[in-house]
Amino acid sequence: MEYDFKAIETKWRQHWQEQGTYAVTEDLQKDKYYVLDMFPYPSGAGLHVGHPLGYIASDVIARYKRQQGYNVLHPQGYDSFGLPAEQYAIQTGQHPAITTERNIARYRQQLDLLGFSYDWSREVRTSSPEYYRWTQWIFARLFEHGYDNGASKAAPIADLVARFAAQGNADLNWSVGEETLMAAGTTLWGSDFDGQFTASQWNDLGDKGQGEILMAYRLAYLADSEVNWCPALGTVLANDEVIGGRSERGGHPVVRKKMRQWMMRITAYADRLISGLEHIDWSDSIKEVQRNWIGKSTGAQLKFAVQHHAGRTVEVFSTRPDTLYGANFLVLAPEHELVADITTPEQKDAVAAYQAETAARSERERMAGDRGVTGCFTGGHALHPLTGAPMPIWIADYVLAGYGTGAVMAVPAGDQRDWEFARHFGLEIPPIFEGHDIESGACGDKSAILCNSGDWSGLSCAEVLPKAIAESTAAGFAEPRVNYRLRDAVFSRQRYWGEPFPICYVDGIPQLIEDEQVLLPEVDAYLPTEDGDPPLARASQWNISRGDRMEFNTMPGWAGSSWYFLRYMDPKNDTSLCSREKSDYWGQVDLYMGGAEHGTGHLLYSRFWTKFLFDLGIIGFDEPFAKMVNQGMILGRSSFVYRVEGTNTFVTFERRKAQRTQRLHVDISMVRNDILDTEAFKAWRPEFADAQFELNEDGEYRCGSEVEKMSKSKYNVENPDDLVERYGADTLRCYEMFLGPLEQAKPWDTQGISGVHGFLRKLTRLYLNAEGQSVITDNAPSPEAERTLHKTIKKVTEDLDRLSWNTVVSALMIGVNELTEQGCHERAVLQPLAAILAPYAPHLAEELWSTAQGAGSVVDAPWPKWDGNKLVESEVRYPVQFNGKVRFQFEVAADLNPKEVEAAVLADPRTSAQLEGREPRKVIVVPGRIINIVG
RNA sequence: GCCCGGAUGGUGGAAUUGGUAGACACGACGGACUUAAAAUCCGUUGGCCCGUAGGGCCGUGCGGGUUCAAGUCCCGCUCCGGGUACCA
Repeated sequence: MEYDFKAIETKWRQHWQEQGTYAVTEDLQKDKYYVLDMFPYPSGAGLHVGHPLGYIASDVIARYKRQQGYNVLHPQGYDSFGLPAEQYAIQTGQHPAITTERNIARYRQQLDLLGFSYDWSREVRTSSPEYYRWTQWIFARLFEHGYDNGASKAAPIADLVARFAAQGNADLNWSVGEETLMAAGTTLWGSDFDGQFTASQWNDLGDKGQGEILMAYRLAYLADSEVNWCPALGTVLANDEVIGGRSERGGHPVVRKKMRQWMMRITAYADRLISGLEHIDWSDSIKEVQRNWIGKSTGAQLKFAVQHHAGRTVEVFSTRPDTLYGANFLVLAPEHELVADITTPEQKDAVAAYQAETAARSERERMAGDRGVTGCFTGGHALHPLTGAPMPIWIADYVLAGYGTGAVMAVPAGDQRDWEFARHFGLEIPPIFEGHDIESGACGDKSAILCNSGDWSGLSCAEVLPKAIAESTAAGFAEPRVNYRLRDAVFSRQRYWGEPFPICYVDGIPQLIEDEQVLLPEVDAYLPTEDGDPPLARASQWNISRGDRMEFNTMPGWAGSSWYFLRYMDPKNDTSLCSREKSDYWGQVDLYMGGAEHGTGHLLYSRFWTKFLFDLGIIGFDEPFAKMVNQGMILGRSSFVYRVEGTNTFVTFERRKAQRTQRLHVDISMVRNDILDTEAFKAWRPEFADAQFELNEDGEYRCGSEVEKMSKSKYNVENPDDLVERYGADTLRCYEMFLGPLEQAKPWDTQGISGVHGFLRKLTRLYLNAEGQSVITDNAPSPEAERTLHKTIKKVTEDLDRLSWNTVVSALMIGVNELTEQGCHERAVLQPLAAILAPYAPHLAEELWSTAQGAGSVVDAPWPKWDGNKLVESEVRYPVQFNGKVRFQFEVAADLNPKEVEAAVLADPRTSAQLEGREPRKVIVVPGRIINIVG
């Protein structure tokens, strides 16, 4: 056998492992290149063919860069804290660490089969204490820092303490949790607290009071907030873990609930998270997702005095204060705190009924929204700040409590929702746009000219907007405001299998524990206590137990994954998370490969933590991933059988419509070229043991098929292990790349793999005969073979540089086809050929490299350079077009200039035959490409 | 609704700055080898038309446009996939 892939792959895998081929160290003499895969959560199901797609693509680049002389960091690890292992633990009592360990072993086994160039000595696991020690450390720094908006960076809480002692919080420009501050302030100093406190007020507080005030400034803080509570999972979830009112994992219902939780003040970084997108090379769609998620909008916060309630105001946020003259009512969120105070006795019952109705409608229903217009008048009025006109105050559920101030000024002429609301309740719609028909709907056009708007009449909205903000601010009822949709992230999970917080409570105030690591304690069950405390409350034996009690929550899944790319640089360091020296050398990830589904979670949080660590000077860059590529999903091809209803008879695809049939998924392992192995099907499940079949004319049972998501339940999962067994890892690697553009979703079709396998075999025959002996010669290669080689090197190099993985395989196939035809067996061609094959088929390339007596390992074989001179041909063949249609091919010496080519082609008899006596009006010669004769 | 992708043979796809559309594979069909099958090898393979060589017409979701030349650029649609939403 000339291509014994099993022997070859086993041999070289072992060789690489013994030689430590893939271990890398910092080498200041060389330029670095950092290629990273999003590390996997090791699930119990193992890998299917979709998972390695990105790993193969990044491995190709890692190997290519290494051959180009870069010092390549290409690590892998495991995001090993997470819910599935814990759910399994709840069901079976098996410790999640054991399940996780087993799953990791299985992953590793599967990954090893594929010949990746990972430096496994740098492996990290987020669940190992040596790793999460540093996750805890970062949390502690976030707890000890706040955000100084003036300096646009994180700053120590200790600085704040000194400042408060000296001058209170006057003129402080730090990010602050206003609700937390107001709640603490009013408790400590009474209900007239306005957000400002003096040095003496501060100094009179005890530790407890000061601790409560400081919570409003910390980047990691405790707060009572509305959170997404998922009863089925028994935990809170971050916004990005909730999709359409249900949990991302498991699809369980999620409700809003007020709870005291650890939070992350990611909102402090909102602006930098947006502006940072400009400097990173990510897909536009992911950047857009992040921009939308952060949702920056610029405008003004306006105060409306409430009629008959002296001193009380409603604050609204508006991006369009230029339309202020068109505002004729206010709408508050039903939960707005002012509602109770302003509702008149006559409206009390109606308002209470509406609030109850809104609360009863779950979050999900509100989102799914058959969005009928609903609302209720409170009976109260605000006063228009410019005209003094009374404006009725309504409540309605289209105003969200969580966004802005939870209140809007309604401008029915300028906002479609306000317009619909006004229409529905018969409210007036004051016209403020010249020439706009108010019956047709609202006008959102910023170039519209205002009318009925005092001094602003006659000007365009765009012109008035800055004026409106400035004048309203000067008049004292407004101030410029930038608002974000982004909310602070909940950082607590009421679960067991996560990082324990390095926190204990003394007198209800959280204290950091840093002199010794807090380890995840053992518990007797992975369930909440009878009192509803999280599982950690069951722990009787903590390695450290201090204060009144320990923190019972654990950190969310994204904690460990927010900084793991740094740990790979210095995985064993036990004095810091990563030495500055090493992070300065390896720097940003140059190529990050992973799914696009993490756009609002992992990819945002890791950017946030990176910026924080940058602020602290721990690292020297503030974006983690300089370039990212998102691989598309691989879809499965499902097969179906058709059972006649109420029987155990199965009809072949062609005859399925003759009777009433039921379509059932059938395991694709029993189907080949759509033909079912009926015996295997009978043996599949007991209920099919006595199945009858109605076959087609060829006496076969043909299955139906459909392309859909690859999943166990659809029996369409293709397992990489089986394919490696049948064709070898090199074939699988090439084939996954050959399927099509990496970013696109594409169906998996195993039938095509034989073509790629055949290519590798054909390639092998250039080097070895049927007996496995070398047929390589030291003769000088033919000019044709050299041209083929250099053409292929050029194409492969250029395609890899533009990350066009799929076309590289085609280019190699073309090269091998040509060399086979040419009967090429020369070392001078076959050595470089093995070198450019190496990123795709490393095992075979290593074997052939050694056959061709290449020096050392092909892994370090210098990347060949193409020689332009070898590509030059003496003749050029031009397609000749007449009026845009190709009529014949024209061979001409390559060194002619366009004028000479034109003269030559016009002299050709075929030209006069085409022209039939007409004079050519114009002749276009594109050198080396095409000739077009118009006439 | 909004945002982002996409649509090319029976299938996956190629065509990088506008320059021979369908490379490279799969599948299908025909042939060689074989008692037979598998494997392997060779040939044909976008559609239509005349045909002996060879040649003609049509063709990249649809309708327009720009250009000597359009899968590629512009305008207007259709369909499919993904994301997202009372965000003021």
